[in-house]
Amino acid sequence: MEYNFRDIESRWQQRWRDDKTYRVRIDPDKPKYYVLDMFPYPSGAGLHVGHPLGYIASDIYARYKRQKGFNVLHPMGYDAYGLPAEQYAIQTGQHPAVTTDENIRRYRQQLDKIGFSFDWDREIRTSDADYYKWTQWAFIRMFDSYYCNTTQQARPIGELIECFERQGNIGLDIAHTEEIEFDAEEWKLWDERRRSEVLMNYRIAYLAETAVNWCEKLGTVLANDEVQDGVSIRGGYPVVQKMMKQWSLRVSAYAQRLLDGLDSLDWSQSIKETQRNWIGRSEGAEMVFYTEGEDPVAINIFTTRADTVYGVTFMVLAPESEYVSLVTTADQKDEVDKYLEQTRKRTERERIADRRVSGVFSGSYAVNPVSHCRIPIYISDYVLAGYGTGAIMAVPAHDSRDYAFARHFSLPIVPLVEGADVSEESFDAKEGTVINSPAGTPAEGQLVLNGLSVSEAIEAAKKYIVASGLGKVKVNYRLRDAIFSRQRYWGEPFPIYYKDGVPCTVDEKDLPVVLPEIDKFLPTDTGEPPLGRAADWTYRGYPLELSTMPGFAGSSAYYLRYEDPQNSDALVSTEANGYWRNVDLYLGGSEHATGHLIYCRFWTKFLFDYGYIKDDEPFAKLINQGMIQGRSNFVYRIKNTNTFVSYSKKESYDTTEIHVDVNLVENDILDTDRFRRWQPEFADAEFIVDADGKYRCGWAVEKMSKSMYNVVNPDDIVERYGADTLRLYEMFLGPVEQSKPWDTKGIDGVHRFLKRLWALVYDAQGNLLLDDRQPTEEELKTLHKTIKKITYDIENFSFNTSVSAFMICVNELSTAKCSKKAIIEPLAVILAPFAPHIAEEIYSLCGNSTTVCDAAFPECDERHLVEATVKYPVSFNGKVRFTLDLPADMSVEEVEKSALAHDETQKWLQGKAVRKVIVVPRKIVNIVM
RNA sequence: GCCCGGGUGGUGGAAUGGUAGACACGAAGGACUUAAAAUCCUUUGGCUUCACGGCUGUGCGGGUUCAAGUCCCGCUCCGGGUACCA
Repeated sequence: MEYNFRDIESRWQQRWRDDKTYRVRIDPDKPKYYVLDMFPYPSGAGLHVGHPLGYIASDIYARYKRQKGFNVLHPMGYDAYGLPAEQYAIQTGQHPAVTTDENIRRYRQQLDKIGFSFDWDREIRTSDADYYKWTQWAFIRMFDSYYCNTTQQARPIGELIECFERQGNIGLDIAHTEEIEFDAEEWKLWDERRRSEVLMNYRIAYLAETAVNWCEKLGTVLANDEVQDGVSIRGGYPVVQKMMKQWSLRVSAYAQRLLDGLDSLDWSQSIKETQRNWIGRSEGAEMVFYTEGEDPVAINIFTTRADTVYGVTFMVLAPESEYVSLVTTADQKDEVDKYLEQTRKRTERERIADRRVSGVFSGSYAVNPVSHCRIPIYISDYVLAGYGTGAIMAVPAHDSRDYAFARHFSLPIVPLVEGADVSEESFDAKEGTVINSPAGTPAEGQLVLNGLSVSEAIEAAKKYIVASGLGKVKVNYRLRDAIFSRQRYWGEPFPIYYKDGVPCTVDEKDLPVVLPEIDKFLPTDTGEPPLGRAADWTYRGYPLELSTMPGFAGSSAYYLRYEDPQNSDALVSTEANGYWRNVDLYLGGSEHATGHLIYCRFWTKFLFDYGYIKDDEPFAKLINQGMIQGRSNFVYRIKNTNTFVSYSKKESYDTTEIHVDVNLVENDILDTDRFRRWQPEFADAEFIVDADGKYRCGWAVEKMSKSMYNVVNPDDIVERYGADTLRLYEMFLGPVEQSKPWDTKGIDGVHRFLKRLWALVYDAQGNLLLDDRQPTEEELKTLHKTIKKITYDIENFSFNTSVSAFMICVNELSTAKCSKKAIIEPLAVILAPFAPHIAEEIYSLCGNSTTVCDAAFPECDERHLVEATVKYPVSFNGKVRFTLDLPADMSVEEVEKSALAHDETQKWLQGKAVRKVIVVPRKIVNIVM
């Protein structure tokens, strides 16, 4: 009987739905296991064949764990808020909720066809009010918190207020935005507005002035990639760098914990490294330089190279630095203003793209506090306001950026490392022996560094700076606070209202603050965000916040909500979280390394600090599935004609390479009739073909995208080959973590495998072949070596090699014509995670009435794998010359004796003496001559 | 620039330091068939030989080892991430 995958798959999918096979409940008698996929943003294009790759891998693991006796939580949902639906709404007036709903329906249809073991009763959508209520709730908790650096945790803001009433902020070590100092008396004198402002300096969710790309004409903030050459890409309106009040999350407070936490995570080395770089911890010193003159300005700088203080030949301030106005002299003011105006117009992106040296002299000089040299102060945009103190001491000999600047402005360059040649470029490496620090003795209070290694010198210099009161040792992080406001409609509203301009939180009992309906999805005429159009956007008579939250808001705690999705009293109950805990296995793309995966860890640590959840890391193990690339096909049109020449002959003509839809091509051979029908311009195309009459296309691996005509849709594959074939083939392509091109042509191999398996169950006439006969030792060996391999492979996420192992197994059973239930049934059980439909069918044909999902995954019985003999390769000086069958339990000495006694040995020795014989038991013999 | 990955047949890819190319695709030849599809069998890294066989071969150059695709050093090319972070 033919392998009718359509019938088998639709029948079992129905059965799973009817029986709620994939529903999970808390079961204290079973160990839990939580497998999660990064939930998708439901785009209008639907799923292409690359999307399910990770879902299939995680599904295999989830099903395997279930068969191993775990209670497996394996949910799915949608990251439903997002820009594309809103852009579409602006263009068409179609409400984003409608678009999103449609897209979700399509996603679900596509997912359902692939046979995943998701518990859909737990589905969540970030745009559901029942869900985003808890996003808003978390925001309120963050607003009501500060971060205590001493205990390294979030604490209620109320404690801080009490503290301020007692002692002000003196002596407190709290994460903050600005350095300010006040005592209890001052605090008590301030009015509510001022106190609110001061508290904002400490809240974990806070409102602050932040630099953004502002487009006046469009009335909105733009992302860096929406701006080019100082104008908006859409419309070409001018964009300026502007300080704007934005909500932010104090992620930076958690920098050290986010860094330390990485050590305990089973994530790939590369993604941990990316996060470490992103967090960017650097240890250095902050030091004060004073300007010359009667009223000296104290300029605080940050450096990781305190050892180079004798090589400082100038200073540089960021254009946005508050020191700028303090040090600019009257005669330089015009120059400086011109420069500031120039840089203000440039976006950060442009500053990065355009590395031309630019800058301006402030007119002032400072004094190096260690060497007491007089050095000029410049202003340049190569120094960033947002990092360190926004001011640097420049050491051109040992910093390439300072070097370029010094060269441009002809400033002196003083090398401090022995042998460093700085005539062409700076010597940035932290190695070598220090020279050129002045003579003197430490006893005279002099910093002496000569003769030390650079790393010793850094330590010595830091010690000196602290001891002599010139500055302090400081750790800086590159990680910045996350800007949390968007002037957009399709996102979570903030649970914030403004009472006489003072931001206050909505009462928790009044959550959720539901996204209001508006007439147009555009900013208001007065330039306010779209929510400004809502009819009654107030709370207790006060105006509500008009921004909405960004994309990462809804994805930062979603994994917790799956544990208890219907709970209306809490994000997740203590009971549910106590059982399900954090995610054991998380699958998703590595592109989220510095976004979602940082924010989610931050959010988790925050909730953990308050004891809402039991783990301070969200994802214990992370696997990044590779990207599935497209494999594009090309045809070659002879220029100025409508004649196309086959790939092999294209060199003889002057041709243009044109993308052709891969669905018109099979094994690189073009279906010329369908090609003519594909687009009107090709209707009368002529072809110069190969000798066999076929038109062969060229090909290339590119990103899978519509414009390259290389998108392959999973529905089409399922329709043609079935879901089990799709699942197996996606795994068979290669290692999950690796990126690889999709080429449908290889799919026949795995489809044939399933047909061969099916042929063991039914013969061509439709007779059931399964029987109850005793299996032979050979058959048992085939089965058990497969069990062993599959178990090992699943646990190591090596699914491509599992598929090969299944093929080998079925090939062997086919040769043996084995249709014995004693073999086929356990084979169906271990195949179930990969190809659940056919596995269910075969398992049921073996006489079972329960689902194969609950069939225990069989253990390998090593007794069946014992070999009586071993085929020893015998090599001479490492080159294998012949093989020798010997008893497996033969001693090393006897193996050696047998090898030396063999006829062939004499031939290969060619009269040379045997110097040594290496015998690796059960592996190899190597004779050294 | 820096940080990660990675270079193995025509293609996707296998290989705890122990017979490189498993398993597939494709290709070539054959069987079955009126024919096609489907299925099955054989061959398939390169060079060489009538053949047995031999030589060579995992990006390049060195090294360690009885033995290297695998470990070490230096280079090179490709892919990804990140970037005036002082």
